[in-house]
Amino acid sequence: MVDDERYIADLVSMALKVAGFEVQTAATAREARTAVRDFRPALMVLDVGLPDQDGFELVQRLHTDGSKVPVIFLTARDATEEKVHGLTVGGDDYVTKPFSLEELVARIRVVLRRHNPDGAKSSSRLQLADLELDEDSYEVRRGGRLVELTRTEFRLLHYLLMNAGRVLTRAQILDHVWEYDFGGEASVLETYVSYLRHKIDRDGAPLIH
Amino acid sequence: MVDDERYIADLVSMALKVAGFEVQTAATAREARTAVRDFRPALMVLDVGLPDQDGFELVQRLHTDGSKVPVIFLTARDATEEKVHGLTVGGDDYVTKPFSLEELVARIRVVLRRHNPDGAKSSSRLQLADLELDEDSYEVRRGGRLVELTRTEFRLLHYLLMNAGRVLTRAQILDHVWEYDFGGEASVLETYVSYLRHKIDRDGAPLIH
DNA sequence: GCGCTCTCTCACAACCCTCTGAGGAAATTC
DNA sequence: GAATTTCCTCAGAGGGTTGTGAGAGAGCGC
Repeated sequence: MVDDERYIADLVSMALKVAGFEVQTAATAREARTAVRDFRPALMVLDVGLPDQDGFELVQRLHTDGSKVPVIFLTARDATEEKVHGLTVGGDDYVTKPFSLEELVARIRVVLRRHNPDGAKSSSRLQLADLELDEDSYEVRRGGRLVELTRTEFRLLHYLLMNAGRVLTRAQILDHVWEYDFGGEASVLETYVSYLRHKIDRDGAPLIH
Repeated sequence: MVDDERYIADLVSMALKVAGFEVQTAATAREARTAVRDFRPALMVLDVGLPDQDGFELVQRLHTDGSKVPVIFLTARDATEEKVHGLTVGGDDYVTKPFSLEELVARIRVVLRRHNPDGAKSSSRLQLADLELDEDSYEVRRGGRLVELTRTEFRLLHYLLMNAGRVLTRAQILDHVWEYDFGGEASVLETYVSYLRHKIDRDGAPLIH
């Protein structure tokens, strides 16, 4: 996890550790290069705006070094839109700041699946009782019936399903599902839980408690 | 995949891997020759402008070596237009830079089909509901009725069909369907989706979501 | 050289999504 | 049992995204 902003690096690092990954952080391109050499990561999350070197240059440098580590770039909104163009083909991907951790982790999983052919069989579906969620098609079904969800609703349900049977604090949910710099009213959460209940628990035993 | 431009080599290599091929890259004619000998590829994608040797010479050399690997040449626009012309006779093909990955992969499939008679049975048709797309004749039918598509429309529809049932980001589609150095407005995408909807989803249940 | 087709740009309208804030219900505390 | 806090739902404003059409320019065939 490479970012010169301490806050971001720690945030992502923690989230990834909780998600079961082993993480090493670096604040500069220089550090990143030695870390790639010594730590041999399966994937690198890389802020393009590093103090000492452009993120893209770093990747090129790593390539010429012979390293083939896949990368997920962190970019500012708007900016570098065209520079980023082409990345999704290279097996890499990018996420614009500010992102939600839920989204970042999801992207990481996709890229890792793509790079580990043997792990390709690992299902992209989550299931609980008669509720199914497909991470590829973004389709959600309750008892076979298709349920239309908005983006935020989907992220929220996904996070809840990943933590099925576990009690989560309001802060945990906000921190993972909403963008990390979300400054609005925390009551959005209740609103969206309400939306989900309407759509998911309308017919059938309530799954959201 | 032979190209001295690292970026191009990686780009194509990744796209092909995602498409299910096994890929080896080389940056020079010299490397290419040893790779052909050791790796025994079913097809070679070859940039004609290599640093150490002309691409055509390399192919001749390989032929005299006894190798019969089919080739897809990458050439710059305009340049060597007539030199390349005779190539398609030999069962080979060529693609001008900048190309779209969608197109390159399509050409590769055609050449491979032509060279693997037994694999000829491998269908060149994509189908979804009552929508059919033929990769050989470039014909598209909806409910049996022939639909006239332009080149870009066809590439877009082809990419969507290859990923049927999967949600794609705008960036993914742009990266695959448009030329890799496309720097224009990303809104072309919406325009072309609109065109496709007119032609494909006009009569019949909407397939493009 | 002319006309045609195709690709891309641009602008605008419509819509959907997100968030806010209020109000009522339920639960908890005193 | 009353007061207070917490929880839940709803309606609506605002902003952003999406979808469509018109038109300019490039390329191609005749």
